[in-house]
Amino acid sequence: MSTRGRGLHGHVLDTLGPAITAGEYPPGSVLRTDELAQHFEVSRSVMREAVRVLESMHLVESRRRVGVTVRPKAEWNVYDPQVIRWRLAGADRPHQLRSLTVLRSAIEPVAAGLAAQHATAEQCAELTECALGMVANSRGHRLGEYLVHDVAFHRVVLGASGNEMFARLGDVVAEVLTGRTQHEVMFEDPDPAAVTLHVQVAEAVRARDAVRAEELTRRITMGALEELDILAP
Amino acid sequence: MSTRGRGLHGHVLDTLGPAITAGEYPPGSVLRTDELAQHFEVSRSVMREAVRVLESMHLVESRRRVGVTVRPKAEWNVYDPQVIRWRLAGADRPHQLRSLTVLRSAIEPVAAGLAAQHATAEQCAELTECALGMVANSRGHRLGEYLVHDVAFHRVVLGASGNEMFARLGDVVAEVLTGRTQHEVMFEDPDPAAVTLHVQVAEAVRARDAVRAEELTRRITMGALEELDILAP
DNA sequence: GTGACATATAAGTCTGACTTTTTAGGGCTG
DNA sequence: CAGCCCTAAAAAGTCAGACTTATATGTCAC
Repeated sequence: MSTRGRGLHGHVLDTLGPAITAGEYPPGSVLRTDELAQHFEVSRSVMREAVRVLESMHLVESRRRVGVTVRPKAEWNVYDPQVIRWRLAGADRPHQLRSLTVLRSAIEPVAAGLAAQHATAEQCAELTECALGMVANSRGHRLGEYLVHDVAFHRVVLGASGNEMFARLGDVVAEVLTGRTQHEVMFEDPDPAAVTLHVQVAEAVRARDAVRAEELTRRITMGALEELDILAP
Repeated sequence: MSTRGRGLHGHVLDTLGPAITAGEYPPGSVLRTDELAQHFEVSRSVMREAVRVLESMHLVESRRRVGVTVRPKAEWNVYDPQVIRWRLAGADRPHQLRSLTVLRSAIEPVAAGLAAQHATAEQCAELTECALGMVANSRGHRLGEYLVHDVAFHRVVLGASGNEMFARLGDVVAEVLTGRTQHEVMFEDPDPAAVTLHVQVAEAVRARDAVRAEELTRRITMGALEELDILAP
């Protein structure tokens, strides 16, 4: 999934990207295209394409007579899904997870409010279906199935908001939720209160109750934040 | 500013990027690298680098024996600052402006609340300075100077939130605010109520009153939304 | 110390030849 | 006619080498 066989330059990126985002090359470090090409055993053309991509992510800057310098973290395109994935796979994963969860807590309630106003009948049905799927898998250590419906639920809400900026955060939320289940301690069944809240959000959206949908979703994201505080205080 | 002389491939991007985001090549359109290279009068290497960048933005997909196909709008990396700039410069500028303003209305209040908790003394001072600058230039058609302080104000708030995802939206907010002043009808002096709200936010942050800072900022962004509704209902 | 100038360096560009993957179509067989 | 395989073509992908350009830095004269 992460490594789509998109050629040699993709392979180079899969190694260089994580290395840079992990801080292996501190900001200001200077790399040389030729050396990198040799190290990865690819031609300069391929290496240049990889550098161009890193440059478009604002991870590095390429200047004549100097080389490829690593930019400070504050300038990175941290919304690039690829960058998010690299960072979530790296050392500052906890920090990144917190940033993204705070982002969720700002976005999702507003998105749910908008969804209550703009969701189509089909989207309402999908939402209910997802919520029911969560209920059905909330007991008996069926975490995998539960996760699928949880991710789908939030994706539908973000999509139904009618705002493309919100909709594009579906992947980010998916990464966060998946990460929580796979990497963090998640032995027990999900919090029953959270499951109930999802069902109620689905109801509120169907009932066109924007205020209620927003408030309920706020409780969901607040819960996610508290969960983080417990795991990594 | 937009055209940083970053070589030939940059020039190609400055033409091709806006063309694609403007929908000039509808989703599914197939381009051929060689033809593009001829058209832009650059070598294939340069053209390939440009295509790689567009690919990393999820604007296009390159496949063997097929060509470079334009991806559907829903898959674009709409948070990429470059993509945002291209779209703001294009035909669906109003739609884009609305999406971003809704995004602001979700993010900035939360960011202001966090800023009240985490802002350093220096950031509090900057905030006050910006607010005063806005007051000083709120009358007498000094829109340019007003804008500078307005942009700086929101940038400081987002930065002081301590959340890197929020902080990186500073550029986006700057684009929106700048665009509002430069392109939309903005003959009159800014709304005095808005100016007052900014001053009060600065006070609330300095007083560590998170709830108040959030509520006041919510009013600011609500005002921005209403302003949009008036201009483009 | 300051300025102009020369030099070395690394990115940038171009070209042509070659490889690999994948689609489309033709021809074979049932 | 349907189905299948197999060939051939098309376009991206890769590589190597030569050349250009910008620029940081050191040198020298003043």
